[in-house]
Amino acid sequence: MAVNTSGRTTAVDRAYSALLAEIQTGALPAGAVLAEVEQSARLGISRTPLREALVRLAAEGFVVQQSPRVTVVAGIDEKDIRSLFELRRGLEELAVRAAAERGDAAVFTALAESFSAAATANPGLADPAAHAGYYALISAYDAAVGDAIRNDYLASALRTVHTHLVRVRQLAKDNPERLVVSAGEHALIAGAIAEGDAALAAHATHVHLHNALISILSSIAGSSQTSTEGTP
Amino acid sequence: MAVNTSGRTTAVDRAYSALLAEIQTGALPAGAVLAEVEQSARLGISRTPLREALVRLAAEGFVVQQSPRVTVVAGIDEKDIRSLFELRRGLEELAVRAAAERGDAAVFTALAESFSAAATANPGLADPAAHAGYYALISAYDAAVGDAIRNDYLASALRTVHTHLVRVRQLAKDNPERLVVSAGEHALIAGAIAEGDAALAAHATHVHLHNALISILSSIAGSSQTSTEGTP
DNA sequence: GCCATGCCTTATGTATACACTCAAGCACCC
DNA sequence: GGGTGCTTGAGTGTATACATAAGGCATGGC
Repeated sequence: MAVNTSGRTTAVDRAYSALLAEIQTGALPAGAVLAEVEQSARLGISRTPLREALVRLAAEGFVVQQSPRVTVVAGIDEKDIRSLFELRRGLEELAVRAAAERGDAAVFTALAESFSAAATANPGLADPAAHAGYYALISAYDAAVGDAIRNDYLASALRTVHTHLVRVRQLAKDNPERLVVSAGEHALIAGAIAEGDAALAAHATHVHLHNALISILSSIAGSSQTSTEGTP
Repeated sequence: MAVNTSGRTTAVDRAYSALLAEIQTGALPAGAVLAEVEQSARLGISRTPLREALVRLAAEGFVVQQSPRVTVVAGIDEKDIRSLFELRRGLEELAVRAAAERGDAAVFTALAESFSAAATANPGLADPAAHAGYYALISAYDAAVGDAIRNDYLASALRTVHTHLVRVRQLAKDNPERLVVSAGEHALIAGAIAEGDAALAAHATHVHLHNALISILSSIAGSSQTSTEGTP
């Protein structure tokens, strides 16, 4: 029984990653039935590793038992998104406070500069080709916070939230204007962390998440499943 | 693949529950090696359900991979306890705020009265026989908060924290004076929720958790593994 | 037409056998 | 004595066969 810590990729890991990616992208939509025989054949493995992957996905909330015989992809409606953002806000405010107290100022100074550059570049985030780079920058920010907080329990809880969040982003429509504004918001947060201002970092995070939620919900209300990129 | 939702108890569930209980009580201490062949024989099941139970325990942070071949019970030292309490504080303050806004005042009024009675009874919590009833009251409070918040993601995160907390309590020494004080603290929190005072509920929770952490840490520093009951 | 009961099929739960890999021990060389 | 390489046994990863139970369908009765 090995959660993968070496370079070797097991069938369990491959199945888990494949199913998670399909759930996040919407290829496996909310309510989709995951039957063992069908899924193991589709993924080219036996039922045993498939079952182990499903146990892990269930523990993380991505799949649920509809009945003793039916496992389905967990739902993600507006209420779920609001609930996820409520938890996200609690955890991220806690995390940026901790990062402001314990983090390496130089790392967050550099991140703040990168976010400022992303917010002011021309054409910058108006060009869809720049979005992948921007999401990589957000991932780098999340990783830096995760390192700075020095709290494995909190880091794990954040990872779960962020993994669910990928799915939410897929539901929302691309919105370049929002991306530009969010880059500015991120620059402010990273700057506050760099200066050790925990209160400013937490409040700026609150503002950022509120704006992100509004943007996502209006995008979803405006269209019933146009999924390209999300709006963080 | 079924997380148990019917009355039937599977071998996976039995193994998961048995191992979790042993980890929580310290019967399986931090660092204990969990070898599949040995554990499946000990629990009287085959390796397949044992592996599934271990996947779930790993996802929840109770066991970790020490190497590709060695699964061990996760550690829980002072740093871990501080980290757990930091996350606990973030989540529980979020939860009591939500409960104050969304909960049924009558439920929390009754809980506040029960906590007050526990704090003032004579001999009450000075008598060890009363402790099980008190912990049942705390479980009832936790369940009421979990129902009141109407946020599955947050409820799930709280459940994980509380499951880890059982283990911490086992490490700490019984402290009847602390129990009496904590009953008063709980009465104040439940009362604030009942009155819809989210800020008071959150701050009282912060005070309560700070006192609980101090009590636990001093208990652990005073003795290196006297495990009877904890001190919430 | 609706409801209850029984039977059969299929999906899940589990045991077991086989394949693969890790790590410990031993032998040899410098 | 220390380092390196090889071998072997044991532990994990997976496939498959068997056991069990859930659910759907058909039939009969009211």
